[in-house]
Amino acid sequence: MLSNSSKYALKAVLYLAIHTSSENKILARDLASLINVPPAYIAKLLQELVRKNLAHSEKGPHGGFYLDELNKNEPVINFIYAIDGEDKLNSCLLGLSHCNHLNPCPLHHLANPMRDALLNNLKHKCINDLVIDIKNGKSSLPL
Amino acid sequence: MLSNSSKYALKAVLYLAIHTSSENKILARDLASLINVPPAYIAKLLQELVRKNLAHSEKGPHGGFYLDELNKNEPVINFIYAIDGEDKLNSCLLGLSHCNHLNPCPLHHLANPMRDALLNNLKHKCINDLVIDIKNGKSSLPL
DNA sequence: TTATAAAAAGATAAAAAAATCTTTATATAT
DNA sequence: ATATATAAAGATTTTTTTATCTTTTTATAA
Ligand code: FES
Ligand code: FES
Repeated sequence: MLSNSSKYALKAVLYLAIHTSSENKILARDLASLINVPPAYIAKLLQELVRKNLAHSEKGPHGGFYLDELNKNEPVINFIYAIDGEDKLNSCLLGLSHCNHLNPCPLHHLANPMRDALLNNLKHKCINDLVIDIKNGKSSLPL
Repeated sequence: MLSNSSKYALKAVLYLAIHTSSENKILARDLASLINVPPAYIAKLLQELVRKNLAHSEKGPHGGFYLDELNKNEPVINFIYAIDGEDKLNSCLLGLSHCNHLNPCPLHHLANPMRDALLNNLKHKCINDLVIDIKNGKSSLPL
């Protein structure tokens, strides 16, 4: 469903949303050990997010990664799309070139309503919405 | 969501369900070209299904692969589990070791209802149910 | 029997995804 | 200016998934 890369990226982003701001950055290697992801790997993923304006970074002493308020209000799906591409979640389960109700594969009716509902949630929930749940104890960030 | 292997296997199984029986088998290589999957690859996948009693085969002249009535009434999910394993569809989206409502990750509430609904469909629909849709023109098997 | 047709099993190769290592660029502080 | 800390970029390695090739087993038929 989600690649390893997306999982790592989301864990990192949630951590950043809770613990960082432009005045309070975190080093890739520190974040890595806190969320239990290989340091070089998370650095790469964050660089990709920064390139796509979904996170921020600063080089040099006292540099590091952080999210600004805009980033925290990005829909969750944008982070997934940034890392996995749009096709991963939208393509036909059986490999039909175009997934739509005009030419549905045998699994379409079975699966598409749920996928649509899921995509809808991912489009309408932003990182901050997830953070609120975490802060309320309704969910917890994987180590 | 589904691996390439599962996609191929499901395409093959649906084809077998429509066109084969113990009296009317098909060669791996013929099936392969009909559903557009590499011949050696589909052979491997079918062998796995046969080993797990989800399909049948016979060696030698006039041999080949086919589904019996029991196979055709097998829930769709069993074919996916046979090829991808159970974890692929059941594990936590963010990599928590156990996905459940007692210790939910930040995506759990967002995604789990849809996953449960999907799994439920896959558990309650059998191959024959999908075949009925195909025969009624409600869906079509990817080439 | 012998030849042949087919799946089964096992070994190998190619491609993609995951992970790491090395070098470069940039900002800060001394 | 210089040294240092850090992200960025790029190259490389490892692992997993996808795909193919080769050999063995089994069934059929002449
Ligand atoms: S056409 Fe296959 S999932 Fe939509
Ligand atoms: S705990 Fe993460 S999806 Fe259920």
